[in-house]
Amino acid sequence: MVQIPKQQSAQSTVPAQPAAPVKSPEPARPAATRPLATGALPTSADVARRAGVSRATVSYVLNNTSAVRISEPTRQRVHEAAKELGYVPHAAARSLRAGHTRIVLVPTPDVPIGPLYSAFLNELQWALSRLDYTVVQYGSVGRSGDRAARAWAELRPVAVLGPVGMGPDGIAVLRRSGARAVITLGPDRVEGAHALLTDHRQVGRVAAEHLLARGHRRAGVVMPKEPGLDVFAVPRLEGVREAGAETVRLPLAYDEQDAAQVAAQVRELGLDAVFAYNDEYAMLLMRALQDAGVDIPGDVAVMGADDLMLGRLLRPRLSTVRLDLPSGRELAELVDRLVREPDPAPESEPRNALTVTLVARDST
Amino acid sequence: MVQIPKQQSAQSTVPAQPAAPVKSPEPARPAATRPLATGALPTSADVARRAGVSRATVSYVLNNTSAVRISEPTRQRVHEAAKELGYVPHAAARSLRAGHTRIVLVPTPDVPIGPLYSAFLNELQWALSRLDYTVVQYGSVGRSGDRAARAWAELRPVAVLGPVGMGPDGIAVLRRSGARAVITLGPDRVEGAHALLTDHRQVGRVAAEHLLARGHRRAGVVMPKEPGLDVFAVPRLEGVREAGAETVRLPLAYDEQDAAQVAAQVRELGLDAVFAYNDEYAMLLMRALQDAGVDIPGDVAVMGADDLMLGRLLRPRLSTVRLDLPSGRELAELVDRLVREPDPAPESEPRNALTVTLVARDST
DNA sequence: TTGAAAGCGTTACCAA
DNA sequence: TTGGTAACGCTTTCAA
Repeated sequence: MVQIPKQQSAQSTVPAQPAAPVKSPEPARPAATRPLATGALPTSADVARRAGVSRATVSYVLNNTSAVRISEPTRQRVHEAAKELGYVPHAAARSLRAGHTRIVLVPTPDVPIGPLYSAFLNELQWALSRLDYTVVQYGSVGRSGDRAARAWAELRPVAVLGPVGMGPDGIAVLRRSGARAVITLGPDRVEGAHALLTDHRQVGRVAAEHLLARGHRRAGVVMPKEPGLDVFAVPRLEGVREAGAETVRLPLAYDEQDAAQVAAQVRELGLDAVFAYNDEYAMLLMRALQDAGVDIPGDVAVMGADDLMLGRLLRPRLSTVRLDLPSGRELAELVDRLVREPDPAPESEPRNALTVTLVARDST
Repeated sequence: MVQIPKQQSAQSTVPAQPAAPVKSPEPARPAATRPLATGALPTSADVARRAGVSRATVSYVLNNTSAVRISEPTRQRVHEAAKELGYVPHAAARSLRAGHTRIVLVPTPDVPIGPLYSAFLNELQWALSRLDYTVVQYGSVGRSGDRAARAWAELRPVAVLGPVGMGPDGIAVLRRSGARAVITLGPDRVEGAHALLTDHRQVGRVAAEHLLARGHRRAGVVMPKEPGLDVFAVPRLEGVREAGAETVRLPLAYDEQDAAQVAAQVRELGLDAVFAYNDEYAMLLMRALQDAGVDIPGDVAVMGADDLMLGRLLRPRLSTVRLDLPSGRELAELVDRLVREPDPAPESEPRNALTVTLVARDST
């Protein structure tokens, strides 16, 4: 849909089919007099000819428009013709005519993000499909922010979800292009968009308060070396600091070797606690610490976040922070609501979308 | 794109804008004489008027068509006008005219599938975006197989990936709708599609051979209770059987409680090995077995599949079967190749796309 | 070098 | 009840 190949200009749509056996110079309604190209899909005009009615009638019947009443025999003929010909409506033509689409744009994160977010996206897509929207995944691929907005606007989406790093101008372009709902999912709200605030500082704060309550003072904070995760990692770190804990950054790549090094670091620095960004990083580091002879939680307390099943499998069971995003179904319903009746004042409702719960287990 | 709301027929595109101040009855070229609706995006005609040129010239300049040469001053004026007006081309109109799209359809799995597959999909989307395709996620949502094909064909995708449960008729519809590449990713090939065979029996076979080699005879095979996973679980089970192992089905839900029950079952049945579908299920069950006092691998050997990091964190380290799918980048390149030069005889090349490697660690 | 005009497939208005 | 027709926004001959 986005771009057609610009290199090759001359291209015949149906090369197999020679010229029509009917009279060639017939400029009026050529589509209606076109022979049935067996190679390509038929158009509504083909169906009309086959059924012996007009294109309008075909449209009425196939969309069963309630405004007009079509006689039963005619309906039959149209339906038969459509079935015989294997008619499939052309979405682009339809939406061009209609002036709007049912496309919901969902940006693909540039880098793989955790399983929690993947599951969320999956559920969202499923829910949107059920509501008869077409989900289009669109990677920002280099061009970022407002430039991406222009590329997205080409599709004339009816809703756009979670455009990150997009300024008010980008949002404005999307709105002008017909987007009746623009929903951001992130730490701060953007002019013109309906914001679902996800402040990840809460995560760090809750974790740190728990650690402090259990008497730990010097906390290491794991920062994933994997690119793209800073969006979450940095606010979580800030949250830990805001809670009053003394912190040390611990950059950690997601592999065992690096984990062993960081484990050694933890001992050298004399840390008595680690908040590890994530259950996955937490488990990796906890295992490395145990392999190095560190007692958890006796020598060092370890905390994760996300409450993955994983955290319940190792011993000691991992203390963690559970994150509750709105479910995909809920978000899909929000989209649908906004599409039906657009938000008059999007910026007035900076809802907090992220609730955070401490799950204290045995690793702290 | 797919369907416009059918309930409300009367809808004004730009309700805020009253009638044009110019003369109303002007049926010839109304788009060109339309006033600049500030609420909506401008069309190429608006750009043309602003630049004082024809729509054709605008198209030439903006797509910098090499066939025609436009004077530099004109180019400037067009570009300026486009920028000032905030022109964004209309993808639907463009592809309607062009007769084809750059849409690649990627079906959303109906149920959440493992992290391995999620990562694969993510990478694929990224790679396709880089090649300037638009990735559209399409859930089959109820309507299955050939019915889904018709819904998909509405978008006139240039390529369709991994349509599961689709017969030759469905494929044919897609091809007629303009899909130059239809690639199935599954156990058996379908007439008319380019098949990347993923035979998961290999997985079970490799696992079973390993267990047999280590002297285990009576193997339990975990079958996830979560719906939708049978597509993989059943072939894996078959593979185990084909290798000659005596098998017992062990249905298991992905929670600790059910795992404890299955662990008890394993003891009662006197099994000496378990192939657990997946590393995740394997770890869950292994933990439950350990909690029940079973020695791994002394009493019972446990094997997983997928080679997740997870398997290296618990003790004993999990033996597993590594799966190598083609990378997202490779698959994207295959799509691109097939789009450029469609496969003359798709069915002739039933490549095996899944390579499988034993990773023997300490749990067996 | 530029412009006029046809046409892609669809739907909605207005007549008949 | 049905059909003609214009229009959605764009590209691309053909003609000037």
